[in-house]
Amino acid sequence: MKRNRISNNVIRRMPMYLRKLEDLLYHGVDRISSNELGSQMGLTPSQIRQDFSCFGEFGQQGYGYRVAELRDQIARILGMNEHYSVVIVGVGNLGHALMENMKFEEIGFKLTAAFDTSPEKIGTVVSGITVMDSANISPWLKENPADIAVLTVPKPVAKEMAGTVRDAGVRAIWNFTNTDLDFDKDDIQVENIHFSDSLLTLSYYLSSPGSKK
Amino acid sequence: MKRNRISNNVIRRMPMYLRKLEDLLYHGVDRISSNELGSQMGLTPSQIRQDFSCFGEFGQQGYGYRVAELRDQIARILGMNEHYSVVIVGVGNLGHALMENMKFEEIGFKLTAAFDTSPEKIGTVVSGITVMDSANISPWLKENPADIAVLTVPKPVAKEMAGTVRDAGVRAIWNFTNTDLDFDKDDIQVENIHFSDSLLTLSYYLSSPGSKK
DNA sequence: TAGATTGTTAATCGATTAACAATC
DNA sequence: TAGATTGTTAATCGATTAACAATC
Repeated sequence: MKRNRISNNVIRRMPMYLRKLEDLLYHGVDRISSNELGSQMGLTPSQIRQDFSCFGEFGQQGYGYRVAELRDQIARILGMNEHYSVVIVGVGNLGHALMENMKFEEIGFKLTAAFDTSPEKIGTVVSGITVMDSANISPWLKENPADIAVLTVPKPVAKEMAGTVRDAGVRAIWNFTNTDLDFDKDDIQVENIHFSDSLLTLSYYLSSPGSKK
Repeated sequence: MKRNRISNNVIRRMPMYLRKLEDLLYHGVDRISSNELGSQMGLTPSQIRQDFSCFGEFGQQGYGYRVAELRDQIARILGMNEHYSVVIVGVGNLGHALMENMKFEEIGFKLTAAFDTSPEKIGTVVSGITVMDSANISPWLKENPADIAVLTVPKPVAKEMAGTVRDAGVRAIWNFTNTDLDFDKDDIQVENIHFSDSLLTLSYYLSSPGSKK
């Protein structure tokens, strides 16, 4: 096992492997070779073996990988056994949709609270969680430490809210605000979902014929 | 100007530049050097100049880049002047949220229709669009060709729906279904928003101290 | 055992960074 | 003009692919 720094590219492939392995498991496949996995995922077998070998030795020479075991290893690597607690900050359309659709439990997270500023939202129950007043977010987080804040507030208040949750001890922000939060990485981890970046990338490939990904 | 194939890495930085330039414009900045832009975005000036030079010569030696002009060039490169038409397929929580929050017009797209299978949704008006029955999607698309389909249907019907819109001539799918649609790139462009991949990536960095991005 | 397939080292390829001549 | 900063070529660095000995 190499104990070098693992590149972001490798990390971002891990959830893809996980998804694929769960799919295989669902279809009753219990062993697979890097060759077969590669051809199903559009990756080279070399890359797959390199990727896994960053974290350990999960296969068996002459046999391949046991799907269930590999799945469990990857789940562990991704921190799914930590059961991180998640709070939603901003229960607008998107925050609401995430609360109802995103099966946090299924991928190993605990949704513990939701906050909004709007009087119409405060006190309502969404997906079993009673929405609290954003004004109380700091004291609440001090009492109930959370690992991850899902930031689904309007853009103008994004940076301010991000600062608030960081100061209250939140360790990571899942950022949907279409703004770059430039925090120090030592301070807090930020993962962005920039919808418009994604749509514009699609638009580029659409407008540049012959430039398929 | 180099006319090589432009790498995906470069393409994905373009929307980031766009966002930054609009921010600068908003703050009244009208010229900027690659040096300053780099330090504000956390990129090297070299990379920025390399990136832009893939598409043309947008700067001025000894002066830098005119923000407004550069913004317009990037917008054009990304296809924002094409005014691609977008249809929503699946008006659940997420589709609904996208219809209401995503300012398609602002980034150069036209939202033209929305489809759902649920009788409670069909006929309702969301963001000025009357939701139609998914059963009629093929004939409708034949009459009203669309460039992009936003796929926000439940996972079990994702592949089927994707096939339907492709067969009806849609050229690109913005895929929110948490499933990989494995179409030939010549056939149709697919851009994925995999929420759980993103959250699990965040989770990885959280659980591996010292592994900041 | 023989065949298959891993884990890992070496080779290649591509992307980022550095350097600098061109020029505004 | 002198200083600044681009666009581009060359150098470096990192990621992917290929090859192969180890071994199940």
